[in-house]
Amino acid sequence: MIHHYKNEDKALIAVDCIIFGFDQEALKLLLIKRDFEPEKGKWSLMGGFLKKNETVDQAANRVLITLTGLQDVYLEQLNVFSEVNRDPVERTVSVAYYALINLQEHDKELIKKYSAQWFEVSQLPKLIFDHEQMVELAISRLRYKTSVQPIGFELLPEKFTMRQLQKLYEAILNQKLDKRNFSKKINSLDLLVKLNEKDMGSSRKGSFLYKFDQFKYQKKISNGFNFKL
Amino acid sequence: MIHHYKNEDKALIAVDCIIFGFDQEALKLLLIKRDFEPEKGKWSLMGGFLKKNETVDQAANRVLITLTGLQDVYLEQLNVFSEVNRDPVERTVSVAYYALINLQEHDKELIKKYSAQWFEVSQLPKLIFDHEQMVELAISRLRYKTSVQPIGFELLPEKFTMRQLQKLYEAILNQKLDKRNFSKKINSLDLLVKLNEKDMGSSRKGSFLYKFDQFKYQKKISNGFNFKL
DNA sequence: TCAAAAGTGTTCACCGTACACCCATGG
DNA sequence: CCATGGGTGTACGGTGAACACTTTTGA
Repeated sequence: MIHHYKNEDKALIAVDCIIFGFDQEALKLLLIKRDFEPEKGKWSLMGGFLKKNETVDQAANRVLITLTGLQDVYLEQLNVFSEVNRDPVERTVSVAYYALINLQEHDKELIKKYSAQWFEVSQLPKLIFDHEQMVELAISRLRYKTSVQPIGFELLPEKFTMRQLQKLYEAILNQKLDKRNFSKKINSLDLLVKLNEKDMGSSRKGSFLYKFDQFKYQKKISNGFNFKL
Repeated sequence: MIHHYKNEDKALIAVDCIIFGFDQEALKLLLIKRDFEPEKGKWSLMGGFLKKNETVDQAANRVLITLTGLQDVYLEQLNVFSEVNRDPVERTVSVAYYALINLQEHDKELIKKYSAQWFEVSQLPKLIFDHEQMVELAISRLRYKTSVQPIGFELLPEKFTMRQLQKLYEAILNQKLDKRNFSKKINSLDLLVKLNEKDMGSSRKGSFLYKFDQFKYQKKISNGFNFKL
């Protein structure tokens, strides 16, 4: 039995997280002000190095918890970025992840600690290294994924109005949708529960709140149902 | 200026290639008989370690050329596999790629050299490590990708009949298609050139050969065209 | 009573799907 | 002349897209 592969090059492995949130109007990203060299003081994705005893999924989760305090967040691997000099200090291969969180729920103290800040995706600052590429890829993947899987709800509070949901999809797809067609479509999927409760914050009349029915969704997919927006 | 990140763990980085081919009837994978420990003699995907001065894309290409002799092959990154003990020898994080090649064109000598062999995807042998997971993922990604991008042609010779194309899609999607609807659909995309030339190999009447028009396709996508099968 | 958002239905064009017969040729 | 695969058209139902008016209620 051999104990190592000889003469092969090793490298540092990092994970970087594109963290999405939604604030009623716009799709946002959580960025940190980098507090170490190189590029100290510049805006960056939250990241970290892979440790000996964890998978990259676990590393991404750890990084996410560190910045937001949130457990069990929707997290999906995007792609590997491995340009030889992408990090000027040392050869580092990075695995990019994107996460969807409820913007209301994260830990404000941690955000301060890391000098993090939310930016609208349409108004991002300049980012270090290849992080802009990662963001671009994350947005296009998010667009695709929300259209074939009901993951948009991860960005909303548990109870939400039809209008909030529509605004969310409009922000993700970056286009206006017709509200009649939208609610018809959503209702036909039969995945929401309409509550006997109204949100009075946005109009005189008030608008009904809905909940996503995770259980119903699971039952449907196990019967061969295909989500398609 | 600092010159390295201290105290971070390094790991070996590998690439593994799922190599697809098509032989008129079935979708196939090219596997090698592993010639070193551990798991020597078992069936495996072709892989290799990332070198200091190359990206993972380049590494995957290098691996592919080594086994097939083919340059400029369709190659797409799938996912990172990073279970801590996936390779019993040493911590190795692997980036899986899938490739589409023309089964007729690869270098038969190299295949022999690496004791490689083509297997129908429906009749694969047991594979080492997590390679079966990689294959499964590759197949589902191939299914998705062929339905939104005309990459199926990468698996066919330059000139092919409508029937070959249909058989290819049937093999990828694992379902029968109606030939009238299929050719109607393909023709409506307006991406093929019908040649004044017939393939006489499969019938008395002979069937017309087609070519994929890469140039037309590029022009169409730059005009906002969306391939959808 | 007015302003502001909520809620709701119909029509039409297009696309996917199902389905069956004639054609050309070599043996 | 016949067996084999090649090639083609039509009818129908369902889905996506366009489009406008009424309702509620707080100020």
